[in-house]
Amino acid sequence: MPELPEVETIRRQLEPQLVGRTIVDASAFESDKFLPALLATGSRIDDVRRRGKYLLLPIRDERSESAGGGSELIVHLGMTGRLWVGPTTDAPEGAGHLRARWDLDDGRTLFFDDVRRFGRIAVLPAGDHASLPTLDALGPEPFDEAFNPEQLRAAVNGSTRAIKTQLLSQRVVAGVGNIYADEALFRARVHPQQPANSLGKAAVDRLREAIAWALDMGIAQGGAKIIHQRAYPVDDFPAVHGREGESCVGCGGSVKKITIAARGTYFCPSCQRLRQPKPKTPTV
DNA sequence: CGATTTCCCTGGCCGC
DNA sequence: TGCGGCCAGGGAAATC
Repeated sequence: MPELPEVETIRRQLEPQLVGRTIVDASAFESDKFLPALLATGSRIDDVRRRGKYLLLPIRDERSESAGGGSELIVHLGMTGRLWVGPTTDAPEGAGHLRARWDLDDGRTLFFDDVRRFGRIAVLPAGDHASLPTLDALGPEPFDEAFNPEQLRAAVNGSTRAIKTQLLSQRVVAGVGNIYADEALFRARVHPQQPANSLGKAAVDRLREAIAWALDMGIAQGGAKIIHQRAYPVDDFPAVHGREGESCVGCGGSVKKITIAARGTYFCPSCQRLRQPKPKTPTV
């Protein structure tokens, strides 16, 4: 379940290995989700960027060079996607579900393995994300100035949905997945089912800070998955996610699990109370 | 048109 | 030990 911190970690690993390389050959699993990988053949990788959970690799070939605009190789890891550069064209043994491979001009190969096939690959004209609606409507990066209290309040204001559902939509802020949504809401002491438009100013401010904090910590640790594999607990993180029945690190109460938007949702009912919205326009 | 539900996938886990 | 059944979950499509 790569979320923003995991994707950023992967981006940092790939960048020095891919920038400047030309893709000399490619192959892909027979599926519309992965076949676009072939379209990158013959192109040079100019950069390795990230937006939310999407990896964006600007690429260019002779044709696009003369035409002026480049393309982007876009990779989403879905639930189980893994992306790495191998020293040769031989895939290591652990790669049991290869969905795409790009052979590079230095003899190495970029592999994409994805057990559940929730991942996706696209090659599109640079900036043309119309065919990827979530990317097209992606909210600001959590560490960008554009992700500020005013923006979050405005984004949250227009919806009656549960705040967690809003966070997972990627439109309010980019890159928050199930784990970090739970952790940010816990830190901000906001109930995951609180209607988005009923959050007070203070709660919105806490939530904004908590989202940035959680994702930043995730990056610092190299991704929640890696944290999960380490001796537990590490800095009480994750504090609630995956800890049903354990005692809350804040109050000692019991962590509960519910389902929101078909996602397992962990929270502390006493630290994160559902609050009645203040009526904004008093009805006489 | 916004919100909700369904679907895509397969390894892992549970119970018998 | 083997096996059926069910769950997880990001994002897009279908449906409400």
